[in-house]
Amino acid sequence: MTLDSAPVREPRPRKAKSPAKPALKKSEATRQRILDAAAFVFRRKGYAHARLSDIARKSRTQTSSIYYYFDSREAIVFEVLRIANEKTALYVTNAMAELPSGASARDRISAAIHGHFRIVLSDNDYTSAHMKIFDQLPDKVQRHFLEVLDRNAGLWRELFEAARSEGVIGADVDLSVLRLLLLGMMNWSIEWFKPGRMSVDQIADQAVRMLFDGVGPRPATELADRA
Amino acid sequence: MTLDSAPVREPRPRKAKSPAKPALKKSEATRQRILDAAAFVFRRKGYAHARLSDIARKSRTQTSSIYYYFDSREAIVFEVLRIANEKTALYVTNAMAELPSGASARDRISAAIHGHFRIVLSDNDYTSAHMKIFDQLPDKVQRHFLEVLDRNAGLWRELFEAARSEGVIGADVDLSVLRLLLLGMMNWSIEWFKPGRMSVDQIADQAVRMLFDGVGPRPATELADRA
DNA sequence: GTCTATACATGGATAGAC
DNA sequence: GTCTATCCATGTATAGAC
Repeated sequence: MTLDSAPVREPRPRKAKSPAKPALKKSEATRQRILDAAAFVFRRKGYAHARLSDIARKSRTQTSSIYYYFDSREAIVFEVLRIANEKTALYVTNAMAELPSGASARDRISAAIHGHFRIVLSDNDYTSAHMKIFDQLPDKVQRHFLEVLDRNAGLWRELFEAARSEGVIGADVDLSVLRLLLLGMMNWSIEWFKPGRMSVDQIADQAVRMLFDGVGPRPATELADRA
Repeated sequence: MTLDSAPVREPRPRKAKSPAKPALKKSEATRQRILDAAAFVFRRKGYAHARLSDIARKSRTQTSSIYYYFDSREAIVFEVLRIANEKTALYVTNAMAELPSGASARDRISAAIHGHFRIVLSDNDYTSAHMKIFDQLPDKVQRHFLEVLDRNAGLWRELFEAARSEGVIGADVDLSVLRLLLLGMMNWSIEWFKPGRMSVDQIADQAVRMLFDGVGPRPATELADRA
């Protein structure tokens, strides 16, 4: 969901590759190189410190040539974020699509968590840049993508409501707070994750374990008997 | 701990208020106003977008006057972060100091979590600015404060190791990942928290509940029976 | 300690030849 | 579509009077 939505800006209708032409429309490739370079630079330097000249160098063009493809620096970052959101939604829904049809709420949430961790820690410049630069962006851009983000959050809301219906979540647990704590836990992971010791799926497993064995309706008292 | 450490820079020895002078050393107050203004501005605009002129206006001085008190823009942000770290450590240790001497690991971790949430969501400009601007800072500054942060993390490590000794944490749980997931959950909360519906302590309670009832050593199977 | 004036560097954006 | 040249705004930092 919210995934099949076509690119918000720049429709750029393309007729697949009708007559003879090889692959990428002539300089569609250049545009793509600029976007990739932008994601790369934004991720590493943040938005404010990213220079058009950095992006130009990385994409092997001139600063002024960028203006042939984009109206402004802001237009570039806008497109980078749009792609990032598209990718994130794709990973989560893909992970869930692999489930059997009658899967439990717990299994579905678990799959969504795995999918989310996978994209956040995937070393993808677009999604990494999104995390890093979001709050450096002009208000206008932020507002636009906060709406997109909120639409995507709908998926999580539904998952947790379903879980509550199935009796997997205690009545005293606030679903909004739970959702936000969980997303924070996942999103922050990019700040500390280093590939190597633990795999992304192992980390996701641990988060799932902590989440579910914590929100169960049974009393926690049996844990309190120590020493 | 790591809290009694005196300010790293600018010793500025002061003889309390020996002779007659009223309170704040004459223009020590101005310096303080500049710092408060800086924290205010950094929090709202980020580091890169914060202008010295913004700080000057907010502190009712001139841009050039700031240079009488600080060597550079970087020196200002350095001091703001130093204070932020001091405050954070203070809140956490204060929360733990209220515990009875023989408190369990669970109780101590719970207290630390409450303390951490309280400072993160306290609407304090210094700590909020810290979260917001950290990864926009020059590498040199980041490296310095990453060391400070790591020293503070030692407290959390000890807490979790003690919890494991007391048998409150399952053997299959990785303590480092657990600590980082937890800190992420807490630190990210500033992104979504809005005062009103839930209190800070209620949110902390929910985090504690999720954490502990999830890391217990007993099997989670009893949760899996749904529908 | 504070103010006015200004040097100096940077970087986004545009013009226009090719 | 790409390149050179350049305009122009912004912002850090300094000089020096008061």
